[in-house]
Amino acid sequence: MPELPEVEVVRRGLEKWVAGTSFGEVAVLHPRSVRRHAPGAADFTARLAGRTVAEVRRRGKYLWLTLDAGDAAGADCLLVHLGMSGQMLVTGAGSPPVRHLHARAILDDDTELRFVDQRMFGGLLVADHGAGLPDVIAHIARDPLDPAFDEEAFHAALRRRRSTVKRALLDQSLISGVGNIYADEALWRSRLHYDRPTATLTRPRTTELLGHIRDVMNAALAVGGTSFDSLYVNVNGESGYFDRSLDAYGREGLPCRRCATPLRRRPWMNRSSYFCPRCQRPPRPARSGV
DNA sequence: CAGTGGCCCTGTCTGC
DNA sequence: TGCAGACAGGGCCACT
Repeated sequence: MPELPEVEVVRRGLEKWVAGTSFGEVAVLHPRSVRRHAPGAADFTARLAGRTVAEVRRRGKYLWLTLDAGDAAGADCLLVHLGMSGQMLVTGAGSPPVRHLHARAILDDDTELRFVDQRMFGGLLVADHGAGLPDVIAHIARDPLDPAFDEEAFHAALRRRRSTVKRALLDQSLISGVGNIYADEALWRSRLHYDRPTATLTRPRTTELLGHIRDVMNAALAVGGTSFDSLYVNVNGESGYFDRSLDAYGREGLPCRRCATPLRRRPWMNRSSYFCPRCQRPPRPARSGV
């Protein structure tokens, strides 16, 4: 469940512990973790060995380690997506192996960078990058904490869409970094039902919604992200505390913190939507012929 | 082209 | 006790 705040916590950890170090031996222990690296695992390890990490960047739920120029091969990077349960862990070299350890790299002889992923939705690849963004994620929109996020364009896209608001929030080509948890939290704060048609949102409503998305993400970031179990942790293996502050997600049957009405859970797109039936009224069904 | 739904993956929990 | 099924769900891709 790492969404933007959790990925940002990991990015900061990597920036602190990994930036400036150099890759020694790299090993892929499970080929599925590098499935998006088209040339294969051997090419993946070969392209990292000996390289030095320059910066650690993020867009939405993706993060990447930019690599020094090396030869004249052009700019490239190690691109990471944590999926549902992926972890980037920094340990001492030679630490005992753990379950679901799928890739590891020695850094500067004394440190080990690990990719651990129970559910295997996450993955690693070496990607070329042009204008500040890896080519393979060119379709990922800027995220709401990006100063260059274009609110006007986002609103215009919502108005154009014939879709519903939660679907749109989860569409990473429209706005990135929002997943099921923060979508439900921001919709609850905005008193918006998840099935509200995007075309009905006014400019002030969009502004308000974006404000709530940023607020809830910043609040989560301040306490190290949201963890329900040991699946999401920072690079040192520690959990965040935002789960204690959630107002909607996972609170089926518990009283709404605004109006005390029990919250509901609805199956939605192979996952769940949590909402207050009183504060977040469903949209009126569209009338035909009007 | 925009929008939608299926699928990948494993561990945990619940109900029969 | 054991097994089946639900659930967690981001992103890609095929299909309408």
